[in-house]
Amino acid sequence: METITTLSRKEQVIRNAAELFREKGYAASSMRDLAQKMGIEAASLYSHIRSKEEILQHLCFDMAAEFRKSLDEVEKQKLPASEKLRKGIVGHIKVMAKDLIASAVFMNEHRHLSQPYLREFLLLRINYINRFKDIIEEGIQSGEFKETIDKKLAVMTLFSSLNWMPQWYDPHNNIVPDDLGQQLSDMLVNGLKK
Amino acid sequence: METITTLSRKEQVIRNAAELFREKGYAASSMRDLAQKMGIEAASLYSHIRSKEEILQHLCFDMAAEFRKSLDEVEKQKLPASEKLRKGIVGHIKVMAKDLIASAVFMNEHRHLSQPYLREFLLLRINYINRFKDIIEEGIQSGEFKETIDKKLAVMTLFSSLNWMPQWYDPHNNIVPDDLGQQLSDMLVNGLKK
DNA sequence: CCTACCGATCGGTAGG
DNA sequence: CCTACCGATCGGTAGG
Repeated sequence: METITTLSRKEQVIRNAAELFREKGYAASSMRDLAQKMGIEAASLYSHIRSKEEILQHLCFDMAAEFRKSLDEVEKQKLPASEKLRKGIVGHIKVMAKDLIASAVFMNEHRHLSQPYLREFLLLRINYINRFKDIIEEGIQSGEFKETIDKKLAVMTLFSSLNWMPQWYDPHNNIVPDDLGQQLSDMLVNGLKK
Repeated sequence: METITTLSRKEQVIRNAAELFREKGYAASSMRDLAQKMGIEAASLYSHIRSKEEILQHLCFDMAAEFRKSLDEVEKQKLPASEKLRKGIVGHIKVMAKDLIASAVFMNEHRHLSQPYLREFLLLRINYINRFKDIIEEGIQSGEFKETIDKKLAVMTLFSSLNWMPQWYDPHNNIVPDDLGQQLSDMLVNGLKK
């Protein structure tokens, strides 16, 4: 099953830029590299985008919005914390899997955003992380999780594990996002021990 | 307890570069930035180092050597897998804690290494990861860990969690490396559930 | 460690 | 989308 979408020229620029930024990093990617990749002159890019950074802003904030939407869906539901955690994880992985390239850029290149965009981005991120932290907190309150767990460590472990996935997860060769999310939440909730 | 060390001028250059690279990224850091930070002219840097990349090579390979040494120590010991895992984690965190700045650069900037250094670095890294994977495998064989766990996911979760620590771990405000490692391995081995 | 400088490349604009 | 071009900045060298 393939979804055929016609991308606007601007979207094509952003897509090609995402691939380039992931490969070489934002700062090391030049507009001339990008133009060459698309078979046009560097100056022509500016018919579609205002600046190099505008591309990065699109990539970072569009992904952030997707992640937020996914977690919104989960929080609407009345579920035990462990189940909410699982659904939150699966949702996150699904969003990533839809665009692993943009996800990698989101994770690795956001720091090249200038102010006030960087500040805004960081706020979105801390907010997202805190919502996961709240789910863990909820699980402790309800007695589902141990009181002794370090919430910050737990949520950072989860978050870094999710963030790192675009580096190794290949949806074509590996398990499907639902199963991967299930496995990850199983591991975090139940541990490795028999 | 403070350790006072006199750094050679070359080491000072590398130290200042590490701070700069962590803040702005390798590609976005110029030799003029670095020189200014040290109060000298850019051209003067080249009395101490051959090139910008030489600095990055030092940072990446010195850290890699430290990580390897730490894991060597653990593997020498005859211990159950869970204990080996714990000691491996604690060792890794201790190495990072000794130089969080270099650790962050090691993790985020290694991709700007040129060939053949990049290839060599990636080999060292995959080797290191595989040694952790072997410990997990060992735990499955011995019956300590579940047979159903996804080894790749487990080791990637561990590794990304360790790699991400320099972004949030502050040894001055947080728990000591030994306790942090203990908590992380507890969480991975026993899970969040009561 | 400095002055003086190199060729290359950068993001971006003007004008069509 | 192109040609022609801008000023700024890059990593690095020569020679002291």
